[in-house]
Amino acid sequence: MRAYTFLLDVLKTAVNNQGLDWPEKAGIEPPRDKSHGDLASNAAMILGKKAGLPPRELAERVVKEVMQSGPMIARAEVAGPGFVNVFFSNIFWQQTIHAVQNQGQAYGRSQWGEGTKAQVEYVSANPTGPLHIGHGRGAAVGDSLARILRATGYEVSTEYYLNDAGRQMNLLGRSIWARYQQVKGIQAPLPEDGYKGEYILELARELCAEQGERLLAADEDEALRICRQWGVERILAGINSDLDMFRVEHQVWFSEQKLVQSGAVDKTLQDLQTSGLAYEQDGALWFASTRFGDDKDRVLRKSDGELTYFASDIAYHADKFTRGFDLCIDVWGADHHGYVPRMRAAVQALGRRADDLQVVLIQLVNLQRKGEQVAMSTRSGQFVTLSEVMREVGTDAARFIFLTRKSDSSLDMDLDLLKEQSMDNPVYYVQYAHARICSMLARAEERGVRAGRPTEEVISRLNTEEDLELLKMLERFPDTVQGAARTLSPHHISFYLLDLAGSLHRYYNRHPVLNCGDEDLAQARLQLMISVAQVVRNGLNLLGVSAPESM
RNA sequence: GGGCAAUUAGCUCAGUCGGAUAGAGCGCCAGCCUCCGGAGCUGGAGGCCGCAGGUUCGAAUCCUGCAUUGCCCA
Repeated sequence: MRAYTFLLDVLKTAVNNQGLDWPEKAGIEPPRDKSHGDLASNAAMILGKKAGLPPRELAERVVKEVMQSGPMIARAEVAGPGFVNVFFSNIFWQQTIHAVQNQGQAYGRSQWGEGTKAQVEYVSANPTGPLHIGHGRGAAVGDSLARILRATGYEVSTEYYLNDAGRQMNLLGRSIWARYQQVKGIQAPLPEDGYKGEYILELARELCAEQGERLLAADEDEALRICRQWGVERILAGINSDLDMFRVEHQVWFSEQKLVQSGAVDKTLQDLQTSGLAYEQDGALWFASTRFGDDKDRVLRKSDGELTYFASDIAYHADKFTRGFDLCIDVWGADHHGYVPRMRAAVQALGRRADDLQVVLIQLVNLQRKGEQVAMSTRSGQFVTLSEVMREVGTDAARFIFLTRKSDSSLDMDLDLLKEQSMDNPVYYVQYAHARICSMLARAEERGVRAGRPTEEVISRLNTEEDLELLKMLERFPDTVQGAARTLSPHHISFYLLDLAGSLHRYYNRHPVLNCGDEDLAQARLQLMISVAQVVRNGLNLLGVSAPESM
């Protein structure tokens, strides 16, 4: 049983026996200072006034009850202004071995989000160019979030929203058409806002090789149509293969074009007008987003009749909710943050709570080489693609580094450091912990040492300070996963794993396992190692990072 | 001009329902291989948690103002 829930039961009972109710605001937390116990509660301080007792006096009474709760709790004491500090017994922590090994891959999972249908929409890059490094960060975060939410009981669907209807597509077609003509020796200027990247030229060359002179003979509209369609297909194929290499899979690809063609956008606009949330003014159609806390009302259809992105985005989210999702999580680039209030307004206009949409913002990745900034800009064509980075540093290193920061703070990523496989590269530190244990297990096998069942007698040998440190850390894993789910923060898992790996390396240097000179003790420590390896695997799996047995 | 976010050790960053003496990695200094993987470990120095007020038993955390930086919008 987990420490938190166990203690909560004990404390609730103790408080009730004083004729008081457990206060909702009361906390049970691990104190920063280990000498203050494994868990501490401030309940007595909160209840003091109501009970008409000094907090310390009340705490004394609670402590007396806690002390009599059985063998799992070693002792409890009053401290400071009225904290109740609780120390669990070694027996309690040793049970963690059973929990980890009985549950195996499922250790850390919970039913916390059970009954909630969630959708994670991420990457959703326009098919106008290859994925760059920023998309990679969004991909890592979105994919990891989906894994974490599944692990906490949510029913999760992942989705890529394909902006294949807008003027960007036409621009792509025109850019390729211009390059195509240039390849054929015809003076054709690039469109003013056109895509200038090298990849456009390459696409044009390939198209030439495939089509020869044929496009020059066709009329221009037809040529543009072919360029556009062909370009989108080729770029999408590239995006798909990049995501594949990055170990990211979207269950659903949702086409904006099909959404528009189905009439869903028009219907959404009509619905908004019917309910009085959209109105005509100055020849345009406006959404009254100010009614839901946005700064100003927003245009849905311009006076020239063209629909805005916002209009199809509302229809898209209406479609999401129609499909039965209780919670929609959108992973966006942070440069779209100004878009959040109006989207949340739209969600409310659709009759949902604003919180049914959660937007996770992904800040910039600053690529560096040898400490120097690498310039990135899609328009100028100077940018580093995701596939280049993956080839350089590997998928594991890239994913892990993306998940070692809060997603909404910018990230400096030095490719040269990541390649060095040095200690600056934290993924190796964690993977090494796993490989180290696997190597130890292989050695044990060679020596004919078999890891048996972890009986009570065996695990009762785990009593050193470092044993308990590892056991406590293993016990914390399910809470860590749940916390990551609650705050939509995969980086909590990364930091946990770095902590756990640190404790393992420390343990390894201090306590021989196979060479400890005591068969029973060796068996106990082997069980601990097996459990640590299991949790490292489970944690890395939530990040989509591999756990190699040797490196 | 308005809005959103950020500001924590020399550097890069954790710290999300307010808790006790604020943490990690890198870098720097000093150590640890007869031994299961040294891609490791141990110890040390290093802080006005941007500044100033406020809320309370208690603030890096919540509120207000200011400063600086980044982004978005007109």
